Amino acid sequence: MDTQRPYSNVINQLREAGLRPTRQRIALAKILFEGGNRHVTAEMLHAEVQNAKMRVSLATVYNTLHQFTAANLLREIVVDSQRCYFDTNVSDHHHFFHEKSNLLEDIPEGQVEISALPQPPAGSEITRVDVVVKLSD
Amino acid sequence: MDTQRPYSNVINQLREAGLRPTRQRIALAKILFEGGNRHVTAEMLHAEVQNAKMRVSLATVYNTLHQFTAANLLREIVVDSQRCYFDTNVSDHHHFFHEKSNLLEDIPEGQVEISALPQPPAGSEITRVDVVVKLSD
DNA sequence: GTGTTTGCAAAGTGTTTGCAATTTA
DNA sequence: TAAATTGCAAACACTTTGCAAACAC
Repeated sequence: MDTQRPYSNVINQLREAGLRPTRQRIALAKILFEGGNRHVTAEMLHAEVQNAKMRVSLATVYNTLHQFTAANLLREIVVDSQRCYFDTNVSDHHHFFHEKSNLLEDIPEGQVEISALPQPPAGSEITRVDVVVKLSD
Repeated sequence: MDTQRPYSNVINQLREAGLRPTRQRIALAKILFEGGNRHVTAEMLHAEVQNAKMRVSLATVYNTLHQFTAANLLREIVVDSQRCYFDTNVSDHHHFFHEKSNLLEDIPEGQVEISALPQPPAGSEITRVDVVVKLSD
């Protein structure tokens, strides 16, 4: 099924990103990158490591999420002005947001098409275009 | 120039929305609705009333912003996972977000066109589509 | 060994809440 | 006067920070 990563070596992935493969980073990276596309908050990820019987402090989860984001292993998504979501899919794509359950979901590639974009105001440059399709459930 | 509201009567606006025109609500509504399209956070609005030498507590600013939103006088916009923005333009439109200055700006009507939208996942319904064009300045 | 990373607990944001005092109608 | 609204201060949720101990190389 998943032929992209016959045996995903999280340690090399971290090394290539210039991050020391510490016990904590390895644990988090495994959860994040060995299970397909994921959308997590710090609290969610922290709960997951705990469940896996590994001890990583919440502060380290926060730090690690930001380091991974800086290293382009994760992308930060803003949908809720109360918590931060991180997406393991760093390619260009958009999102569904389930407003009741606070769950974020990728919109399959190519299903959103933008046929017109505005000129950015003078002196500005477009960094990214984010589309969030909010869902009533 | 602005012929839409020869003399904008904030008091009636509030009454029509089913909100008692209290001193505080009137002060906030004047700031919000008598100056064209505005994008504010609670803190920004609170600072503005203070500057106008009117006393409105921050808690009341928060309450009022939510009441106005519930009454469809404002719309809440999520662009920053740290603060809430409220837009006095409640019609369908999209936004520029200046990432350096944390400023939100309307994209003029019709300048964003979405030519394809995904099917919502089974059991869900699309509530709204938000497009945020992030700017590097 | 040396510099990096971690965990803790404390501090920091932005926001909400409980409740007595005040205001509106 | 009855019901709605306000302001305060305390509580909250989420996130960041300072620093000593632990770890990676």
